[in-house]
Parts: sequence; C-alpha cells; structure tokens
Amino acid sequence: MRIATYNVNGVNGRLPVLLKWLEAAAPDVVCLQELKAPQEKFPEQAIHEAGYHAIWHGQKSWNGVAILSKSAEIKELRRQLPGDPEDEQSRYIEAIVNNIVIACLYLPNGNPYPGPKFEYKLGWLKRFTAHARKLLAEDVPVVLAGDYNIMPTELDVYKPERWVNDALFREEVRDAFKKLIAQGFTDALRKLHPDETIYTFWDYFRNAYTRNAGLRIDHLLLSPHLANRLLAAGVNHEVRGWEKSSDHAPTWIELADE
DNA sequence: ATGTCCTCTCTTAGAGGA
Repeated sequence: MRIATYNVNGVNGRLPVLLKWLEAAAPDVVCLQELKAPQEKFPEQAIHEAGYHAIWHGQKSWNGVAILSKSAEIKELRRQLPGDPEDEQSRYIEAIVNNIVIACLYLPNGNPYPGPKFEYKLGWLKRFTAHARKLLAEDVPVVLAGDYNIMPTELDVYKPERWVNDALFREEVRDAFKKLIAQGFTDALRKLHPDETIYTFWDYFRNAYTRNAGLRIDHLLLSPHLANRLLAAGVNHEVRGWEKSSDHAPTWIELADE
C-alpha cells in the first residue's frame, strides 16, 4: 500500500500536473495540501475520473486539505484540529482508510519571525502534538502526513546557516518536531535513508530546483505498528521539474500488507 | 531587497501569501 503527501499549491492551477502524477505513480492514498480553493471549487469530477474517492476541506484563497483514495472507502473522522474553536483555517483533515488513520495536515508557515504568525505556528504545533498523543493512545495505526513547514535537522536544508532565523528552521520549531517524534512516531524517510540528502521543496526563486537548493519539509510520521510495516519511502522529485509544477514534490511511503 | 507563482478583487494590476 502506497501513501503519498503532496502540497499542490493550487489544486485547480495544478490540476494537469496532479492528474499526470496520479496516473504515473498510482498511489493508493494521497494527502493534498494548499488546495487554494473554496469547498465548492474542488475539482471533484476530474479526481473521480482519475479513479479516486476524495474528501476535502476547502477555503477561499488559502490553505485547504484533501484525502484521496484509489479503492478503499474513506471514513472521515474530523476536519479540524482540536483545541481551538476560533481557528478557522483549513489545515487538517483526518480519516480512516484501509484500517489506518490518515491525518492530512498543512502546518502554518510561521514567517515572519518573530510575530503573531510564528506564535500561531507554535500554538498549532502544540495542539497537533497533543492530538497525535491521543491517537497513539488509541493504539491504532496512524500516519501523520503533510506539509509540516519544518526542516527537522541541518541535513534537511541546502544551507542551514541561512535559515536559522526562519520560521521553518527556528530552534523552537525543531524542538517541537522532536517532541512530536519522541512520543513514538517514526519519520519514515529518515528511517530508511538516515544520511541522504533528500528534499521535497524547491523555491520558485533563483532557479532553486536546477541548483538543488531545496528543503525537506513534507513528512510522513508513522505510529509503531506502521513503522514495522515500512518497506520503502521516497520523493517523486522529477515532478518538480514538470511544467507548471508546484514548488513541492510528492513524497511517499510503501507499507507491507498486514 | 530580491527573486516566482498562486488566488482574489473595489479585476486585466496590485495585494497578500508562501
């Protein structure tokens, strides 16, 4: 079973790229972020015609998350991160697919640092960590997949020294990621490729992709059950080179059948 | 500071976000 996460950066603007990738990679489950589309503008029909069921939580202009599934039923659990009823940003959706809890998240960017956006990011991380702890306590298989907007270590940044005061790499944010992991989650790509340079994002500016000036900010974290089933993990980095591509590349894992 | 590309609007240019 293959599960992928992909920040599409505009689900309608990137629809040809998304469909081309879905056909080529044929993942079983997909978490999408940055739909940048209101609920009613999600390209439901095109996704269905590509062979996928879908649930999504849209928002005008920004954010927006979706879960796609090729064959298995999607049973929605929630479409909001618990802990703040005031939070109206569409950044979280959660469902059961194939007996696995799939949490699809789009963590706040948090720039500029310091400021209210950075504080919002830290608050979101705190709520997310608490919710992830609850999921673990339920003792069910869980994947936390999405755009975390966090480079966990220096290995995940092309030039770490330039990013120390950026909200994607600030110490507070990396510490929060460590705490999340320490609860019992496994960073799937790092487990299988501990020393490799792996990026999932390349800025549109300054030919970042051709220079391979990238960041690893899209992650799939696995509960202990699933970490034992992990067979392979990688990035479809070539997708980033396609015309009219998102600035992210799809990131995936392969799990053994039970 | 800048670069690029998305979406939306007091729309065909500029703002805001990443």
